[in-house]
Amino acid sequence: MYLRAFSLLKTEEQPTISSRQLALRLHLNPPQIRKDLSYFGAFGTRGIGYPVAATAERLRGILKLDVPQKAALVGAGRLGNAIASYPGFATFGFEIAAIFDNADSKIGQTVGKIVVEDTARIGTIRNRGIHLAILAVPAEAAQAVADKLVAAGAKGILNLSPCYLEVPRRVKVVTIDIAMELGTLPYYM
Amino acid sequence: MYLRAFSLLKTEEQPTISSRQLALRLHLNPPQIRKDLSYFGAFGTRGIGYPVAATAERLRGILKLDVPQKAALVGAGRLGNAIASYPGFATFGFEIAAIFDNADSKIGQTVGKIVVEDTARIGTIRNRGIHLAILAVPAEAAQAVADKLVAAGAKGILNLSPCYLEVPRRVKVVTIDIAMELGTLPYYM
DNA sequence: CACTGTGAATTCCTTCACAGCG
DNA sequence: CGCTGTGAAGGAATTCACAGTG
Repeated sequence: MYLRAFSLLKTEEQPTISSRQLALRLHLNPPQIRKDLSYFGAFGTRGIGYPVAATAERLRGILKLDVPQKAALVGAGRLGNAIASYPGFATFGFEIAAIFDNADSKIGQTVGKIVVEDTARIGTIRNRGIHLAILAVPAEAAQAVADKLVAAGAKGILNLSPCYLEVPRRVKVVTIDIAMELGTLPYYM
Repeated sequence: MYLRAFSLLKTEEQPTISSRQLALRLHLNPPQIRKDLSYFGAFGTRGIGYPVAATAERLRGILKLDVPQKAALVGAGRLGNAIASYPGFATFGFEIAAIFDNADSKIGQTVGKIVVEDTARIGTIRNRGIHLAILAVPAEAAQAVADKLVAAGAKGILNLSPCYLEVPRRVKVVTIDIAMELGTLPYYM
């Protein structure tokens, strides 16, 4: 979240920002920001604030986003297509390096500039420097695909289906369920 | 999250579930589940566990999801199309009741069974019983659309663009940034 | 007997207040 | 003088341990 904020500030060409200014934008309070950043060392200059460009770079390094990260996208349906064309990944240094699908009608087609491959070829990601995967397949297929990805050496999976994936401890999974997030809203209304 | 879990268990026709069994599936620990559910009253039967169907219905009531909720989708691009066709909303009782876009090429076209309307018509949601909106527009346009939605009486907004929306306190916003979630993974790898 | 519901203990996170520095 | 960095205080969430119940 902080990396995204500092990246955006960089494009606005603001050289520094104080914890108070940043707190207003992120809807946090200033001590929270100072405490969070201080966990990873001293970022700011007393009397001035945080240098935008330098802080962005340091956060990138901490998050291991300073080297471009390749990700595989599994599922070339409507959601997969939307993700493949999403410009926001660049902010975090991600590149969709491969797209897989199991439908004959999709395999061989191009999405953006990438040729869709058969899911049977997921095993090839190990030798292609891909350790991250985005799962955009129906919930029923998610676990089977996750198993293939784990076997192929994936270390991180972003799961976009509403189900819990069973993976070895060494693999990190983040699940996003859009319907569930929407489901939190009526309670507050 | 609990509602999703209990809804899924219902389709598996399991009549009851204990906090221990549920903890294994959700990767939580049993006291956490008991404490969470107890905040809203007694759900379970001692010696047995939680009745699946009844608990799902009670959670639905608490979350105000027992009456069907209409949502407006703004943005009929690739992401909007993916969302319009996503089957997961039914679990939470949501129905996409209107779709808006500002591109002439999209207006009048149908997505699923819904005719895309001009964003200029967002004001009509007030009289159509729509209080929820899903924002699937580019980040640059998000704030302007949010303003229109708020003016039209929207009470909850699910924002899928990587930006902070300024809205009155009475409006609840949930933001999902897929790229940011992906950005958390390399740190753990 | 198995499991829930819940006060108490613990741990974690947030906020405060101010020393210290550019 | 303004703002960071940080120990200390305060508050919130989690976990424990067990009484209570079908």
